[in-house]
Amino acid sequence: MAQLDTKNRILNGAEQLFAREGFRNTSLRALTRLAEVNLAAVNYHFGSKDALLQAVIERRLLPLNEIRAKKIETVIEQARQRGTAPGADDLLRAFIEPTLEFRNSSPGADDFILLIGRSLSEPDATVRNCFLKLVLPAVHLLFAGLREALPQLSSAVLLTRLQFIIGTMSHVMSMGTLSPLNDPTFPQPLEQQALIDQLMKYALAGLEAPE
Amino acid sequence: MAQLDTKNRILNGAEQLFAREGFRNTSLRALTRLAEVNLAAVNYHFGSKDALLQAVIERRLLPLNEIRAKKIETVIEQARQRGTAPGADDLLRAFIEPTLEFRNSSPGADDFILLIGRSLSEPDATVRNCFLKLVLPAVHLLFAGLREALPQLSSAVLLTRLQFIIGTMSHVMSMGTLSPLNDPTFPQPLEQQALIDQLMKYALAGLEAPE
DNA sequence: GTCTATAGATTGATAGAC
DNA sequence: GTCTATCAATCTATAGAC
Repeated sequence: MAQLDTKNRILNGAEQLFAREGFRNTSLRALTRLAEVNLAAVNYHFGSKDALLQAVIERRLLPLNEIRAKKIETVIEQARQRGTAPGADDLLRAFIEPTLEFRNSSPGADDFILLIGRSLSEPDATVRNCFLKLVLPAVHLLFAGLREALPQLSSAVLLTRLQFIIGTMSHVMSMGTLSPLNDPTFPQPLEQQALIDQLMKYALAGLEAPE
Repeated sequence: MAQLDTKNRILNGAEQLFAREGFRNTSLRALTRLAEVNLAAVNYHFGSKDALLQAVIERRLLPLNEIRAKKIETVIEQARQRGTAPGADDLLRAFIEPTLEFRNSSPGADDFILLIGRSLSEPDATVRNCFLKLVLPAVHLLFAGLREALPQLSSAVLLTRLQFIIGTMSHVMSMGTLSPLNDPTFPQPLEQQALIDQLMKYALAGLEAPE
């Protein structure tokens, strides 16, 4: 029991520091101090700092992928039963909404969203690949659904637009609801649900623009 | 003359390594080895690693900002002479096109675009602020122009959408023309000009979507 | 301006006592 | 499982010869 406590305290501390300070910029000393565990505990429980990163990402991303996959598959399945193509808006929402709402799902989830929002533009290949490997299947599924929803778009253009959407999402995730342009002359940023609504409108309009 | 050569060799090497490996993950040893200068030369010519980063960013970003500012101001000025509001598409193009075309403007510029594409989601505040400080005036100018172009949008929504666009741009810049989803089952990514055209269409549609 | 040599601090990982 | 102590490798920065 003390074992599980230690493991989880390390995972929680790592999630926070990896997200806020970066993976390479987080020392095991700073981490074990925050988690209030012994320095040697990280290597005892996880083997290495790299393996710890993988555990941090998997702990949250595997469940999130389950949720997204189930929602997307439901949209596709229901369309199939109606004998129509799935709606691009329903597909997009099935991918975007659970991701951004995940931020408020439990303590520390906001740090996790920050971490994966930063992962795609991470220079360190260890971090980037660890995240990409786990997220690709979900993107494949979404791409396949959108292919049916928007048959008028060429595959190359659809993929490009999906990339744009992923870029927008990454940015929103790595910025929180905060403005990166934190300047008093700018208006206040939107809060969570309004932000999701705006992102949906924005992404859908861009996705459905004539080619 | 040997002095200028050393300074520029350091700047070029730093640009490449900071972009590809990350700022904190680039050691002065690796940098001076690549640039074929002495280890002590960095501190002699720039004072510190942080100051070198600032020099790397300023060298390219100040000229790029000049170009963007001039283009945006021209769009606004011409609209004023016509007695109409500036077009959102012209304003967007004045900001997006020079930025992405900058990649092919000179050797090493592709690394610079990668570097600033990654800057916004950089966990290290030194890097992020160094970039933000220089890019904010250009964003302010664009925002002011769009405010006139799209008076039907509230300030908060317009700012949010502008953030989305910046997120999309960051993503495109940090991915190059390559697919982050580099998987043989995906179609080939678009090349440069087609990518810019698609980004323009996508961003404009999202920006002009009904609120 | 360029170099060698090194100070001084920090890192990930581990050996071995308990 | 947890701890202390420490290794070996890294880092930025600088002093001082040339």
